[in-house]
Parts: sequence; C-alpha cells; structure tokens
Amino acid sequence: MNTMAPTLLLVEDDPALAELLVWSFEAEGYKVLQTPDGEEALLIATETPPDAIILDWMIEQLSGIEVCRRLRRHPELASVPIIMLTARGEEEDRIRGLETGADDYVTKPFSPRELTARLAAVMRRTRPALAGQTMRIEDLELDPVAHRVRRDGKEIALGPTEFRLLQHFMERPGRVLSRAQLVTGVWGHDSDIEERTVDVQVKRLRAAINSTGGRDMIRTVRSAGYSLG
Amino acid sequence: MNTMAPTLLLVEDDPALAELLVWSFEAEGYKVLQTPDGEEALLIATETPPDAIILDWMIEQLSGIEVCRRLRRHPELASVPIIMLTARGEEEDRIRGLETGADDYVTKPFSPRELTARLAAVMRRTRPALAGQTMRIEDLELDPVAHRVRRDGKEIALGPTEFRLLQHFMERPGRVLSRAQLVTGVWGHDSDIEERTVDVQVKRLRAAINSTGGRDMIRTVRSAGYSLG
DNA sequence: AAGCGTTGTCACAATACCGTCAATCAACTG
DNA sequence: CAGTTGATTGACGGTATTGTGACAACGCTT
Repeated sequence: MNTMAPTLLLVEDDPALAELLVWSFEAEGYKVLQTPDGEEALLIATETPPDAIILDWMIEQLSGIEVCRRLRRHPELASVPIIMLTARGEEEDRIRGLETGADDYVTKPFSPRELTARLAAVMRRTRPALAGQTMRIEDLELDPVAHRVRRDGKEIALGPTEFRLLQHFMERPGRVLSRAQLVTGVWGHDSDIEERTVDVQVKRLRAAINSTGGRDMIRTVRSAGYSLG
Repeated sequence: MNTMAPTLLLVEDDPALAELLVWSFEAEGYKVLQTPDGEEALLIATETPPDAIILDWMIEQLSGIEVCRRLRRHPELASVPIIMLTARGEEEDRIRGLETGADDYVTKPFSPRELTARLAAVMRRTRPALAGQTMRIEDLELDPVAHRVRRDGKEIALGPTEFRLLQHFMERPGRVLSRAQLVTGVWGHDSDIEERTVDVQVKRLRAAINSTGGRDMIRTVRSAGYSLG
C-alpha cells in the first residue's frame, strides 16, 4: 500500500452530499479536505495544493466557474485535475466549465462509485506520479510528496523551478519535450517566459543531478528540445 | 526552424471555444493555426498544408460543407484528415459532412479531451509518426516521440534534417520520392534549396543507418528519386 | 534592513549542422 | 567504346542552435 494518501479538496455546500462523498473517498484511501466555501477553497488549494479538486458547480460565495478560473491562474495548481459536479440541465454551464479548465464533469445524480471511477481515471491520466509514489529512472529518484530528489542514494537540493522541471521530465520519461511544451508545462500556459530560459534551467538542473557523478541523464535534441532518460 | 510538431488548422468562429481548443491542442503538443474565416482557411491550407483540419460546421463566410468540399478538391490536401464540429440536432448535416469527405465528426457539447482523442485516432490512421507510433522497417526503427533511431537495436545519431528525412521515408515505405517531393516534404514548401542538396542529405543518412552494418536500405532510382525499403 | 538563495534575461562562446560546389564516379545511349 | 547524363563524395565556410557565466531583480528569512 501507499504510505501517503492522495489528498482531495472537495468543494460542496450540500452537507448531506458532502458527507457521503467524504465517506466514499476515504473508503478509497484518499485524504479529503472539505469546505463549502469557494474562497476558502482557494486558500486551502494555494497553501497546500491537493492532488485533485472536486468542485460543485453551485456553491454559495463564488460560482464554480470563477473558482475554477482562479485556480487555473496559479501555476502551482495549473496541472491539478478538477472535476466538476453539475446538475442535470446545466449543459450550458458544463461547456463553460470545460472552457475554464475543468478536466471532467459528472452530472447529478451520480453514484459515488461513478465519481471515484472518474477521479481515478483523471488522476491516472494527468498525474501518473501521484497514482504511484516516488518515481525512479535508473539511480535517479524523485519523491513528489516529500519534495526530495536523490541520485545514487545521495540527496540533491533543487530550487522550486528545477524541481518542477525534473518532475515534468520524470512524468514523461524518454519523451522529447520542446521548449514551448516545457514553458507551458512547468511555468504555466499563460506565462510569458523566454524560451531560452528553459535552456538555462535545464543547465542548472543538469549541474545539480550530475553533481554526484554519473552520466548526463538529460539529452539535448537539437532543434527539438530535451528529454530525460 | 522547422519543428516536427504536427500542425493543425482550426476553423472556428466562436472565440471562447477556439481559445479553449487551441490551448488543449497545444497542451497535446500540436502547433495550431486558427482562423474564424472559411476563405482564409482555404488560403492557409493551400499555402501550408496542415496535418489535420478541425472544421466547425457553422462558420460565417462559408458553410462548413462548402469549405470541406473545396479543401478536398486540392490534390495536395486530399489526404489531410478533416474533423467536423457539429451542434446537436444537425444530424442531417453530419451525414452530408461525411459524404463530402470529412473523416470524423464530433457533436457539441464535447470535452476537449474527447476531441483530442478523436484527432489522435484519425492521425494514427493517416500519419503514424505524428501519433507517436514507432515505425519499423525490417531492423530499422524510428521512435518519433523519443526522437530515436535504431538499427538492429543499436542507437543511431542523426542530425535534425537527417531525422526528418528518414521519418519522411518511413511514412512512405517503398515509395519512390522525387527530389522535388523530398524538398517540399522535408524542407518545406517555401524552401529555396538546391535539389542536389537532397543527394547530400541522402548520402549522410545512408552513411548513418548503414554504419552499424547491414544492407543499404535506401534505393537510388536513377532520374526519379530515392526510396526506402 | 540586510543577507541569502533563486530566477529570468542577456551577451558571448562553442558547437553541430547544413547547403553548396567541384571533382569523381557510375550508368545509360547509340 | 566514346559520350552524355545523372549520382556520389569530400571539403569547406557560414549559420543556426545550444552552452555558459554574469548580473540584476525578487522574495524570504532573520
């Protein structure tokens, strides 16, 4: 079993439904943070980013769409999957929900089983790292929970950006990622970063993970990008 | 500066939807050209043929069906896959769309994921390399995702142009390609490259893929071109 | 407020790679 | 067998692409 449970943030203002969902998520082994309040949800999410967010469309303080949009603005949260709960007949809203960046939606009424299944699917798709635990490529390992990186057992200190960059690589081992892909994936899709900055961060990451010795695990693919593996 | 990212042409006049789709396609690694205008779409498509076209049924200037028909008239574009976006209740049109040569259709409302999945399916059919499938001819294999080429299991280093050239060959196994075809296919339609340059790159590619031993897999067809197989 | 680590950007250095050419070679023609 | 046409090859200079060090701005911690 997994030592660390994936954390969910549930934003739902119907107490009965909330309780039911908390119960069924916990039965699946998730740790659940719950709030009925959109503002509070934003606070929680930015402070301790959860591994996924379940967001009811109809909540009191803020509309679900607004919460969703604000969440997506944070680069830290840009890749956290969001599932929206919509009532029947909110088809219009559903579309707009997807536009603002929700990964999936579930229409009420639904069975808890259906929701957990969707959640599992979304998590598997978007964050393979979170489904399993620490990722490993040869002697390089990254623990996303503890925020630690080791090479050949020896701890490696990385800056936040370097860490995210490495995690991005390790979630896609062997794949060549273009500078543009890395910019949107690591810095966020609305970032106005120079593409050459990727080069510099790659250089820094390289220096860090090669500092303990061993081959250079990042491959430069000329006129294409970089890949790890 | 020719990257190997597959290029899409998105013809959609709803700005919100267009933006969403551009975002999600780019997240999947596509390069996206976008226009709300059918006429302009035709221009773009004929000048720089994309790898696939996403076409909304309801656009302003021309009906989607007309755009589709005109696109199909160009021999250059005859094999480019077209996916139509239709609103619910346009069943009639959907059928006529398929009749006029669309490869697939997606009914609104749809999730971006659904569309990218359909697109991937269509691309897999028509351009295996772009869908990320590794291609193989005898003991020669090319992995477009990892940007790797192997002969008899042994890795082969290729320059960017050599790589694109080989990929172009492997997508058309056994076919004799003229120098002119290779120039436009590998260097781009607006390239002012000497045709003799093709010879040189073929020589370099030959040297590379034969360096591990084995027969010469590139056949010279005098006064016609080259073929791989 | 000062100190520290991190980060984005720039300018320049170091390459890898590419296109062209001219000479050579091979293939077809009569 | 010459003669002609087309293909191969090695060399070379130019250019596009990447690596690198420096630096100023920023945010955190003390």
